[in-house]
Amino acid sequence: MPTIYDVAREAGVSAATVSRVLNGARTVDPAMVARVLTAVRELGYRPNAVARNLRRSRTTLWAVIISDIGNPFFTATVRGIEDVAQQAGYSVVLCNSDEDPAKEETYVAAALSEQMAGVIISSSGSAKAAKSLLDSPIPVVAIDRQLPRGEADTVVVDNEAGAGTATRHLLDAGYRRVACITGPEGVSTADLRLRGYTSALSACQPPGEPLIVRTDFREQGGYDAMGSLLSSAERPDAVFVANNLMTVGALRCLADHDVRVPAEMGVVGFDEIPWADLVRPSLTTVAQPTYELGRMAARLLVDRIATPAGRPARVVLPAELRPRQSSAFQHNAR
Amino acid sequence: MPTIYDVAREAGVSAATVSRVLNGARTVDPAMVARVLTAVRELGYRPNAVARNLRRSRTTLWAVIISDIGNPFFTATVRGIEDVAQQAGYSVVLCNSDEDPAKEETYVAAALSEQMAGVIISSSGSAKAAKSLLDSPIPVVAIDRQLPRGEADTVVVDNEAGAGTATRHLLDAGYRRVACITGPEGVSTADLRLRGYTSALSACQPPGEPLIVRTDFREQGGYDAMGSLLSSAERPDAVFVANNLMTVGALRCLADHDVRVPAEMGVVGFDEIPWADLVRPSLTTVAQPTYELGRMAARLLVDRIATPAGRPARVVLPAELRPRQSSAFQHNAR
DNA sequence: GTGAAAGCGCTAACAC
DNA sequence: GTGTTAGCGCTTTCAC
Repeated sequence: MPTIYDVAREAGVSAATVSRVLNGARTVDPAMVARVLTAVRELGYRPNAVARNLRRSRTTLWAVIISDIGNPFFTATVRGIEDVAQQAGYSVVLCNSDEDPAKEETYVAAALSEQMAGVIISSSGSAKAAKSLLDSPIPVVAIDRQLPRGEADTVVVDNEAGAGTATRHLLDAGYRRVACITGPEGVSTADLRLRGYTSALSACQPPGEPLIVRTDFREQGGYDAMGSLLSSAERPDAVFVANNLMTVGALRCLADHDVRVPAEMGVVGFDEIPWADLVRPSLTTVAQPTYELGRMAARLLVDRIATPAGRPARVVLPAELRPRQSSAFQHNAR
Repeated sequence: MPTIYDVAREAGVSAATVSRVLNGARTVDPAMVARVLTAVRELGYRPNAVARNLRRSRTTLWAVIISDIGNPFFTATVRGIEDVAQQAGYSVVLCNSDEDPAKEETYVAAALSEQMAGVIISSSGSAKAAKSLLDSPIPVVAIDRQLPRGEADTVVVDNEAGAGTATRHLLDAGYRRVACITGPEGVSTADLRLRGYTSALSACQPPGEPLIVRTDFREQGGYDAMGSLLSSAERPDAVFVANNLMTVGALRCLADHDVRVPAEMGVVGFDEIPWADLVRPSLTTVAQPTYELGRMAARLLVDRIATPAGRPARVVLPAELRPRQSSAFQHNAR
C-alpha cells in the first residue's frame, strides 16, 4: 500500500502538499495539484483513514446500534439516518445487538474504541452500555427507545398515546376483554405502550382484570405469549401487541389454533408492517413515522457534534392508528 | 480521555507494561498486572483502537456491505456472519448500499480507507467497487451475488436450479403461460434466475414466447412489472418473481387489480419471506439456507485472512422449493 | 520481567 | 505557496 510519502516522491513535492491537495486546500498551485493527482492515480494511492483519524482525533463514521436488524421498523429509520448523514459528510455503519444486552455492550465498546464520530442507539436495555456511552465524550442520540436513565438527545414516538388509541379502538369496536402483549421491563417502548394500554383500559372500566403478558420483542415471544393467553382462565377476545415482530408471532399462533381473526380475536399491533395490508384479514397497526424518526435523530446528532454542550433535546413524534380488518368486530360472527 | 501514559503514571509502570497487561501477555508480574488493572479502572481508561490499528496496521472490524437492509433475506444471513465473526474475534459493521452502485462505492472506499480486516459483499453491480476491492489487499468474500468479473471467494445458492424448479413447478401445476420478473442485468442472481427460468421453459416448449420483465430488485419495481404484465397483449397466467421484495410488489399489484391468486395468476417467488405462510393465499417460495450462507461466507473470510494467497473458493448451496397455495392451479376456478 | 525508544501514516503549526 | 517538523496513542523490538 503506497503512503502519502510515495505520492510525494512521485510528484516531486512534500507530503504536506499532497495532504493539502487531498483535503481540498485552495492555497496550492494548480500545476502542483495536477502533478499530485496524477501521482495519486498512477500509484493507486488511497489515504489511510486510520492514520488520519489518529492525527485529527476524530472520524467520519457513525455507529447506529439497533436492537434487531430483522425488524422492518428499523429499515426505514436507517434510511432516514443515512440520508442526513451522507449530506453531512458521515458514513453510517450498522451494528445489530439482536435484543441482546451483551452484544450491545460489545458494539458500544467498539464504537467508543474506534472513536466513532457519533452513536445513534436503540437500546436493548443494557444499563452498562448506556453508562459507557454517557460517560464518554462521544455524542449520542437515543432513538425509538430511551437510554436507561439517560440524559441524551432522544427521538421517540408518543408510545403511550399510540397504545391508548389502539386499545380504545378495540374497546370501541365492541371487544370486551382486551389483553396486552408487551416487551421486557426496562425497555421504554415496552413500558410506555403497556402504560397506554392500562390507562385506556381503566378509563373504560371493562369487567375483569387487565390481562398482560411480558416477553421479549421477538416473533417467538409473541407466539408463546399468544399461546398462554389462549389457554388462560378468562380468555381475551382481543389483544394489543406492543411491536410488529411479536404481532407476527401472535398471528401465527392464532392461525395454528384456528382462532378466527377478527371474529374470535381482535388484533392490533404496534409498528407498521410492510405487508400489513396483504395478509387476510389485513392487520390493524399503529404506524410510526419511521423515516422521519431517522432524519430527526441524525439531525440531532449533527447538531450535538457541532455543539457538545447544552441541554439534551427530546423529540416526540406522533404515532397513527391504521384501522384494517383484524380489529373489525363482527356481531353476527359470534 | 486518558491515554496509556496516564495509566502508566498512575500505576507507576511504563506504557509498555500497560500495553502488555492489556494485551494479555503472560510475561508480566502478577503484582504489576493488579496495579495496572486498578489504574485502568480508576481512570476509566479505554484503549484507543485507532492508534492500535495504526500501529498494528490491522483492525478487527469486518464490513458487511449488503444491497438492501430492508430485505429479510439479509437478516438471517447477517446473523450467520455475526455468529462466526464473534467467535473469531471480529466485530461486524453493516453497510447498506440500497441497490445503489454509487452508495456501494462509497462504502467500499470507506472500508478500504478504514483498513477493515475484511469485507463481505452482496454486490449491487458496481464494477468500480468490485475493482477497488479486488485490487486491494483486503480479503473479500462475495455473498449471494457474484462480484462483477470477480475472482473472489464466493458463497451463493444454486440460483439457476432453484429458478428452474420454480418454473417447472408452475408448468406442472397446469399453468400455460408463465412469465418472469427479474432484476437488473449484470447482477448475477437476476441473470442466473432468469436463465433457470428460460431453460425450464424451453425444455417444456409451452406455446408463445417467454415473457420477461427486468426491473430493480425492489418492491415498487415488482409492482410496476406486474402491472405491465397484466396489460400485455398475451397476459400470463403465472409468474416467477426473482426475489422476495419484487414478489411483495407483484402481490400488491394483483390485489389492487382484483386478480385472484392462484386461480387467475399463479405466483412463485424466489427467497423466503417470514410471513409467506400468513398471507392468503400463502405464498410458494424458493427458500435459501440464509443462516448457513452467512456462516459459510464468514468462515471463508476467516480462512482468507489467515491465508491471503491461494485459489478462491466457491461454495454453492442448494435452494429449496416450498410449495404453498399461490401456485396451486385450480381447474374449477377457471 | 521491564523500560526506552522508534515508528505506524497522516495533518497542522510554523518557518520561509 | 511550500517544506520541515512534531506528534496523535499505541505496540514492539531491543537492551538490560
